[in-house]
Amino acid sequence: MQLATWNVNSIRARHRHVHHFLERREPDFLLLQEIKCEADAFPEQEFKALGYHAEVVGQKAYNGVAVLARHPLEVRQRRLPRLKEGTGDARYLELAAKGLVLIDVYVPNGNSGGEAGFAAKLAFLSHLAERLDALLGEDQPLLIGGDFNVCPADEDAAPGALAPEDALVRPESRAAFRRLLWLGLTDAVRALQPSGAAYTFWDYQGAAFDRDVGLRIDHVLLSPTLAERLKKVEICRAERAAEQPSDHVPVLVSLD
DNA sequence: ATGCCGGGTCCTACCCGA
Repeated sequence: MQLATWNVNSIRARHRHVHHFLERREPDFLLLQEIKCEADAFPEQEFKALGYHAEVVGQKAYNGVAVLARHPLEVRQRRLPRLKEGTGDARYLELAAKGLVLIDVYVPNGNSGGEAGFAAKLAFLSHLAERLDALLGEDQPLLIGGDFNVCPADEDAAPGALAPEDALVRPESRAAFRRLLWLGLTDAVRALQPSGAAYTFWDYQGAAFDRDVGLRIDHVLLSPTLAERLKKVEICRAERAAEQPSDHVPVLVSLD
């Protein structure tokens, strides 16, 4: 079984990239973030023609997540439980499929809106931890993938890519991410590549990709039984070299 | 240290991303 996560930075700008990725890699599931449209503008028919169902949580202009699947999907949650009203952006989709719980997440960046914006990011991560703790308590196979907007360790940000006070590398952000791992989740990339650069994002500016000034912020986390089934992880860097690429690339995991 | 890119929308100057 293959599952991938990809922040596409607008599905309308990137539908052809997604189309080609599905044709080439044929993942069972593809978790998309930053589709940047409302659900009715999502190009569902294009992907249906390739054999993929879609579940979409959209909003106008910003954010938005969607899951494409070759298998039937059952929606469990369209927003993160316990999040305060007014912070209910389209950032969370929880599904059941093939005996798994699948979660697609787009964590707030936390750099805009001053300290209140940063606090909202931490609140989101805290509610996410509570939700994952409850699901892990049910002892179901669980995978969460998405753009977590956290570089977990120093080696996950290229030297000079970010200021020390950036919301992606602040100690509080890293602590919130570690808390997810301490629930019993496995970071799929680090399970198979314990150290070294494994970037998933390169800024559009300053020739960041050419200079390999990247960040590792897109993650796939696995519950214990799924971690035992982990066979392969591929960060699809070639996607960043495409014409009009997203600034993020897919992270593709293979499970027995 | 960002707003040099590149999406978006109140259609065009400005917001947002990481």
